[in-house]
Amino acid sequence: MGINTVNSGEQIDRQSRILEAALDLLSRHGISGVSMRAVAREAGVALGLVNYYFDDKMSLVRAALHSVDEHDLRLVAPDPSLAPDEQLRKALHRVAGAELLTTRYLSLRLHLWALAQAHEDFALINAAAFDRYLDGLAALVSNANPALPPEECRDRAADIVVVQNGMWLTALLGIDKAAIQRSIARTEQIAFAPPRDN
Amino acid sequence: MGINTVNSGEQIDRQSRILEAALDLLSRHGISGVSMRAVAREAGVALGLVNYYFDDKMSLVRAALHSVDEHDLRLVAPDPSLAPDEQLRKALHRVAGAELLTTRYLSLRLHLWALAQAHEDFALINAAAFDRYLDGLAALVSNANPALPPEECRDRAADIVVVQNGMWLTALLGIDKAAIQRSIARTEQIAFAPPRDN
DNA sequence: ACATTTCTTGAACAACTGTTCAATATGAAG
DNA sequence: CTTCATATTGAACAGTTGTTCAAGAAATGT
Repeated sequence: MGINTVNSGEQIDRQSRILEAALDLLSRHGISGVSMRAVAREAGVALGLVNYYFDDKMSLVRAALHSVDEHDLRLVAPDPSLAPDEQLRKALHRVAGAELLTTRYLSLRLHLWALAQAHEDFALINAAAFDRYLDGLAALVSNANPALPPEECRDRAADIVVVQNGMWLTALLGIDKAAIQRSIARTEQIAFAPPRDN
Repeated sequence: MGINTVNSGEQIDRQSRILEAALDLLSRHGISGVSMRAVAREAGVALGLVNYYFDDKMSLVRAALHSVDEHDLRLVAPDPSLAPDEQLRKALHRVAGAELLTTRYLSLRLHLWALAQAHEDFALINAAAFDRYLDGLAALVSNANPALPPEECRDRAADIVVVQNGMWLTALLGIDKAAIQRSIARTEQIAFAPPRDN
């Protein structure tokens, strides 16, 4: 039942090698580039081993989806070492950081979204991850503006996510760095605007 | 060489039936659901006919991409019957209209973007269509604010497209109608803001 | 009537797909 | 060394894939 038996040395456990290979192929060639054989080849492993660690192709892709979702969630995780408004500002700027704006990550996200459109199971997982991301962002907004009522925090988080999704997508088509920067400023405006009057 | 010979009656020309079937399958099941046989079945046509009208599977998908791109361009086409600012406003509101916010169209767009990520040829076509859309939108912005310098029109168009892309994507995950409406208002703010001071 | 071009069909082919499984290797426990 | 669970291999199976092609149907021109 143990995951790995600490394969003393450079050879990392093959299971994560396989998952990594699947992520790579998915981001580069889309789902039709992810065949069990291609994954095995990319991971330097025999075909049978892929089906040993992942029952299905479905399970393999599901694992890929989970790994990206967890990565996303970390973007809005609270960071106790910073002041609340700095936490929020940092989270908003991070989406245009070097690690996030790689084609690999953006492309991966896109393909997973497309997959979610085609398969109900993936759609559910994706929607749940989306909600948790929204919650995390709303919490950051709330901490930074303690006076704001909770429902307005959630509205602002939703508005920010719309712009962020647009940035991710637009960055893939051809990075207009200036437009990205202006959009980040826009998310900051939304986050730190004075309470709305109604 | 003629495209169709006016097949007097209800039976529309099979070529567009095939293209329509491909679009349907693509939006519902993604690219892996678009097999030549599935397209033939969906179009009520023999397998060979698909390869008769479209040399390749590549050609078929390329045709699908073109048809969606043309549909997109029509969104920012000038409408001489309206005042310039009304043209712009209408174009901005149209992206949340009933015809655009159908899962069929959104899903189609998403799958085509994903395809563009995987195949260089599609990426080029997509990027060109994106640029033309940007030009169209910038022209509408310019007509509505004649005092604005051209480069600021293009910047605003780029900013608007970021938000629009975000709306399209977010609508697919679970339509938060209120967030969509607020985002439309945001694109209007961007479009009609006073000239920036610099 | 015939000849000719344009459509339309489905069988055939080779290549690839996901999955299963008996065989073997590996390494730890006794 | 033997025992045993775990890890790893590649061949084999039944389906599906894109593409080709000879055959025929339908329409057109003469």
